[in-house]
Amino acid sequence: MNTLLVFTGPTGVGKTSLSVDFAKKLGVPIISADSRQFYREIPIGTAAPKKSEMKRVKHYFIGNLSVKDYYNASMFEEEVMDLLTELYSKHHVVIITGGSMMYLDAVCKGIDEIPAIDPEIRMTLKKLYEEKGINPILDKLEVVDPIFFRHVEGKNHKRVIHALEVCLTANQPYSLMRKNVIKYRPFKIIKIGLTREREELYERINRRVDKMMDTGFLKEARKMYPFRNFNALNTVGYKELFSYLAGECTLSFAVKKIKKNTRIYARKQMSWLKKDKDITWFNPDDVQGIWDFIFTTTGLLK
RNA sequence: GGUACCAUAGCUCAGUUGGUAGAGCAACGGACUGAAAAUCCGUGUGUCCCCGGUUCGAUUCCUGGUGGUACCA
Repeated sequence: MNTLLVFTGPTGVGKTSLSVDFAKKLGVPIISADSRQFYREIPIGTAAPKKSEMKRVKHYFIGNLSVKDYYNASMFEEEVMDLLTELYSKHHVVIITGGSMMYLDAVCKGIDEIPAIDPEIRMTLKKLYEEKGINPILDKLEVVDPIFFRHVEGKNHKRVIHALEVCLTANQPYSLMRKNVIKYRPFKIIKIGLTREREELYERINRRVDKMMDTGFLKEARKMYPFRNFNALNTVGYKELFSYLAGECTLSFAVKKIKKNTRIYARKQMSWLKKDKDITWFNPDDVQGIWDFIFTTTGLLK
């Protein structure tokens, strides 16, 4: 049976180089599940695979979008499923690697069918929120979808607004569309989680940020400054450098902040991933252990 | 060796006229279904250096240690 080999884990743990090694040895391509490495203008700050790595192994979903493009997890699910059908005609194994939890879940478990949001409704609600705050939106949500209203965190404006825009677009309650059913996938999924001791992970993160700064992160951010309001750039690293570029803080403060926020992001990823009981955890340095696990679970021969 | 000052959270420090303690930084936990590296919610983690004394009660006052810093020898 065809297999999808998932490599996931917190940022900076060493997913990229490990999955390139495994893909090379298995002779299979890599699908990236990193919601920021999609954007071609920002390879440095997102620690995208290097050109040499891309040459060794065929990668998909790296630099395939512009920061100005709109994209979401559902679109990713659809595109990856199509791509997998094609790839499985040539390979029995495909690797998917990344730390964007929702995108990974969209591929592995599927995501509910919800109509594309009417842009006009989105604009109207955005404007309403900016002018009057969250309360009028909550009031409306309570009327159209009392079930979700009870469930949503009232202060989380993104979720509140989204729920209402879905209701208004679909003309039915958002809660009815949230089926939460795990979709059938015509391939075997093996999830490998990569993790390290906290202290070591933090050291790697700090070092990686310094290295980004040495290799032109600031220049990349400066180029992106005019586009800073696009969602793709509402991202750890860019936010802090934009704040420096706007004259709101010093560069060394911004860099410190980037390190800290990256550490927080890594923790957030862990708190999501810990819940996933399908993941088997390894230290990325335990290459032999990972191979053994893959061989015994897939029946592949060395 | 002498004198002075200091010892409180992981770090830097505040504080309690005696009722077991707090700020910044750091750290930690959780939620999560079309913007997700987003967004939101939550947590002080402590032998107040140690042994005694005074006191109803000591982190606080006192004796003696220990460690540190400065100055004098």
